[in-house]
Amino acid sequence: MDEKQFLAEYDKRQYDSPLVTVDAVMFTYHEECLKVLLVGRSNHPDQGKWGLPGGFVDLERDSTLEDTVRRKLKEKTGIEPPYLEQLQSIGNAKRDKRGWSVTIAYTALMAYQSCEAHIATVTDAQWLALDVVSQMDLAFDHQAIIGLARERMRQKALYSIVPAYALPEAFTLPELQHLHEVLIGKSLQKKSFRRRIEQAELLIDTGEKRSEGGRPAALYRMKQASGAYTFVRNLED
Amino acid sequence: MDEKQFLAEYDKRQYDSPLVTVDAVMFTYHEECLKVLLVGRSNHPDQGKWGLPGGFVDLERDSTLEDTVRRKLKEKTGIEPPYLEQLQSIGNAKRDKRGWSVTIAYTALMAYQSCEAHIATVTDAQWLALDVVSQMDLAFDHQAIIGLARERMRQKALYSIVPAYALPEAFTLPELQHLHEVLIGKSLQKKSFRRRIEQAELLIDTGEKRSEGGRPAALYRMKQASGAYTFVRNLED
DNA sequence: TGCAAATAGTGACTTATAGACACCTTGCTG
DNA sequence: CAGCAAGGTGTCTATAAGTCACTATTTGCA
Repeated sequence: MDEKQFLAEYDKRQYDSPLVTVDAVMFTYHEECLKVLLVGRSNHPDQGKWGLPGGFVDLERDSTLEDTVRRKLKEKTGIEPPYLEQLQSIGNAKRDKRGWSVTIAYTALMAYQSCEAHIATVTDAQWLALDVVSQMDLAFDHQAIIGLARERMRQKALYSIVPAYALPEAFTLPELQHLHEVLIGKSLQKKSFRRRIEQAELLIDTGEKRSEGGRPAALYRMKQASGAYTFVRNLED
Repeated sequence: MDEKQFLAEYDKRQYDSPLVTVDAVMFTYHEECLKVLLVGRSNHPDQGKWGLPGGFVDLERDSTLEDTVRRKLKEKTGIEPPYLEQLQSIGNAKRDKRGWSVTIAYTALMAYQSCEAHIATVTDAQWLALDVVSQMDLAFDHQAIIGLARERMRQKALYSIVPAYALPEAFTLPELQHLHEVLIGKSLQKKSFRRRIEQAELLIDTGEKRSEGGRPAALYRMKQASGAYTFVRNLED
């Protein structure tokens, strides 16, 4: 055993470390409402309850926290979500019966359609409407984490077009606006909304249309640029 | 050993957990420049280098992550900072020689004056100007974490008056404006700045003045309200 | 076939907010 | 008491957001 290894072992043993998990609040938009991906817990703490997808870091397979989240989400949905953002970490002595525990929570978005087939094959995961979820008794503090994520998305809806990641690749502006309205909790002015979208220059008109009982709406998709923010007020989110 | 304890032990052993630390980027404003609190590392990984104040969660004494940060900061500065906010968690296999490690990083602000006396007694901690720090070789990924914190504060300076927590309890608007200018990296319009402050209604005129070679400036202090945000655009930060 | 209903998208006025900058105010100093 | 230096304000302009009526394009049905 060389010195490096020795130190690694030595240092590790000095401290009793909290448990470390990641959890993801994965939102989507389907049938005019926001849905969250929940999984049924099959193991001890809070067994039988529904909770957020997530779990322990696999020290061998994962090289970053994001790897862990992506891996866990892929297990449930079959794909990696197009939008993933760290939300907040919650760590205290009480949140897990097993003792001191830290979770690094993420918010993710994806289109309902992109995992519809896969999720049907997974018995322990499903999309649930947010207003149903808020009445449920979830595992750990997952209800509170969903609340945080929801509030974060509300902010995004006000100033960015990040929520578009919860829609299929091609979508219409009325669709996007409605999603924003659901997130914000009030109706928006059509004109203002469109102006914002236009100024952001983050969407491209695909040229195609989709009809819905009236004049057909133009289909847009996101530019594959790095940041998806409406207000580039002075850079960054 | 009852069942609960047994399960606790059982579950804990199933997983090899990453190391968990907290780190704080504590800013202050002194002599017209931003400073960060750094500590000299006396232990193995990166021994001898400067790094952020922080350390391991003490499972006995701390009941939340914030407790850990507050405790660590109090050790170095003698007081708990008036502003503390979670910044971001960083976790990967490479950042610490000892192996997989997660740090929950915080941003904190306090007045230079409130710990001047105490910090003089602590040999391993000191305030360093940010532009000096950016040239240094810091422990772990602390340089990057400071960069994140700095960017976050820049955002705060644009839309809030949170940076005021880096000033003494009573301060003048020109002082606050200059701090914001340093954070943002460009000069601000006096009138616009004051308008924003006024609209926010988060400061109170103490009635006192402070002279500085010209007309004396009014001294303000923060209202002890909950949120310290300028733009209550639609609630929340 | 053509008219009404329904949904998409625009024009143009109003209102709110931020930027610019000249000007006034208040203290200090010689 | 003049004039400098720094604080603080009045007001015009520019830009972005809100409002709402109007136009546009489809479907469905008399």
